Amino acid sequence: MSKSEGSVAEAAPTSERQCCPPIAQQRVDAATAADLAIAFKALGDPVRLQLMSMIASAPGGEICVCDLTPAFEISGSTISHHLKTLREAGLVDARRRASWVYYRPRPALMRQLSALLDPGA
Amino acid sequence: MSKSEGSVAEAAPTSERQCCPPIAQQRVDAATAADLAIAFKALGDPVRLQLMSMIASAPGGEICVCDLTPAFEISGSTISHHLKTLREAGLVDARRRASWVYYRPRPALMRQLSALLDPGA
DNA sequence: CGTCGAGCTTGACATCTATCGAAACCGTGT
DNA sequence: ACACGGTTTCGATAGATGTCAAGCTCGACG
Repeated sequence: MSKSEGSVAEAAPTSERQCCPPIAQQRVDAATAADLAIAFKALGDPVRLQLMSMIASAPGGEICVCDLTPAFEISGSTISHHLKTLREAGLVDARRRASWVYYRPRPALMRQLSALLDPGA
Repeated sequence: MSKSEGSVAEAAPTSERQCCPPIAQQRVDAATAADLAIAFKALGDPVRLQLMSMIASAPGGEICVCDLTPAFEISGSTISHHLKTLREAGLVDARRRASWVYYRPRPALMRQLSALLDPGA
């Protein structure tokens, strides 16, 4: 299974599901829950949540792995593994430039999750 | 370690952390990430996400466990275990009335998570 | 006071996950 | 062509997690 280019986002879980109303307003069905739980699970690790915040708040909209790795005590391969999880969840996108790989956020899913948790009034 | 009453919310992870700016605007520090990752992890299971949505969208602001359990194929003890996870994450609150236990959402944390993921503009 | 039903807790088990080191991969520069 | 540094993948392992069955607790109601 070779993935040739770096800009492809490994595809969000199933199909791009429509943006759902907040859970405070309407129940999510099982399929949607299974879908979105993948994204929440990806954020459910301290390292990944920090990685996500570093990527999302990166000035210029992107950040190099070489700037992410030294911020943690864990090995580079583990960082890479966490980044893959975020990628597969559809939360970030990776792109190679020269020798370095840059990550950028995917605001669409972030917005969807944010809207989902909005308690409304 | 006995917890005697049902209305206490098992306490949010550490202390009630201040509402943080969106991750798109500022990095979260390790302690905050560890804290909030617990909540995201709690939502990172399809069953729990559905439970959360059923609780958050319950008319009257609360819902009986007896209305939650039959919506799934899994055993009651597993439902109870998932509800405990949501409780310990600070996402829901349980209260016993007569023979039944009712769950209600805790909007504060939901709002915090929602704001955290807001990509802003 | 004894029993019944609704939920919770405990113990056990199979699966998943976070982590590491080693090896492979892929541009760059010599 | 070769070696180098950054990143990912692979294989292995300890620990966490989802699930169930069985036992327990707490009110309600005879």
